Amino acid sequence: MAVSTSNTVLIPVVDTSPAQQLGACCSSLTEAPISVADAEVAAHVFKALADPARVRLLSIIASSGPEGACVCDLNESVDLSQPTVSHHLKVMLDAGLLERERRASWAYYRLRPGVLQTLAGILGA
Amino acid sequence: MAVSTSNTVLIPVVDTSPAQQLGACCSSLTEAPISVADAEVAAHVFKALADPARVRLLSIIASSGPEGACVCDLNESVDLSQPTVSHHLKVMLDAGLLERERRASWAYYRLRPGVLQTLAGILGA
DNA sequence: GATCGATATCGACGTTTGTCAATATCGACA
DNA sequence: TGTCGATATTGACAAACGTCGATATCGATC
Repeated sequence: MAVSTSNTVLIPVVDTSPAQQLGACCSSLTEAPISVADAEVAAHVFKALADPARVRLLSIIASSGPEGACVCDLNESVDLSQPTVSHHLKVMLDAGLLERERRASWAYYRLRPGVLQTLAGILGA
Repeated sequence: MAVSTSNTVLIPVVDTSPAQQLGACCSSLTEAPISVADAEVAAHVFKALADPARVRLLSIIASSGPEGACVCDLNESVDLSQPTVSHHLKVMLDAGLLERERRASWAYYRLRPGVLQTLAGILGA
């Protein structure tokens, strides 16, 4: 939870999301057997991609560049209720795949820089 | 199902596994919004990686090179019952991540050539 | 402060998943 | 052919997941 003092919002500096740990885990799945702990981290990130709606949402967000995509648009891009879309976004946010930014009353989600490259590297490409 | 005649085993030429369809789907998640159908295919493959035991099994198999890894060894590499290991291998086999080969009484699993590269390409690395 | 629109959370539900014990299958070899 | 070891399948169960309606929160603006 973010700590708020006066008009400033403090966000924890350390990111303990799976995708963050991913960078420090294994170099590649194919090079040597991954440890049990690292497998858990990697699986957590893959799990965030293991749903059609999330893959599509991620693709739409990624395609909208560094500006990010507005949730108001995302809600209309997939045939799901607003709470469900919000849930899927949270799953990917918690996994470290996405970043969130509030602009006025709207929420914008964008791809976390470098995360897909890290993931691709672990696949041993 | 494979068709057996005399001592030869015929394996269907067309592979309809998700990982096979993956090659013909999108070029990259980040380039343009993926279609609903393609998202389903991609999610199916990611789902096969969305479990710690499967990630670890895949890594062990991938690390053992083109020879493949014997199930008898895999059973001892993870702390799971033999049926559970068999189940996980089937999930990855059906997803098109793995290939199976029988040698004598043993079964050997190996990485399906190029599948991880295809997956990495879709991530847009 | 009250209202309104946008987004997030909660509670509940049917479905899917991971796991195991028990059992079936399959190949090798006596 | 009968047995044995290796692997796959079945059936069952608890836990996790995707989904939605209802509701809460949060900012902006009146």
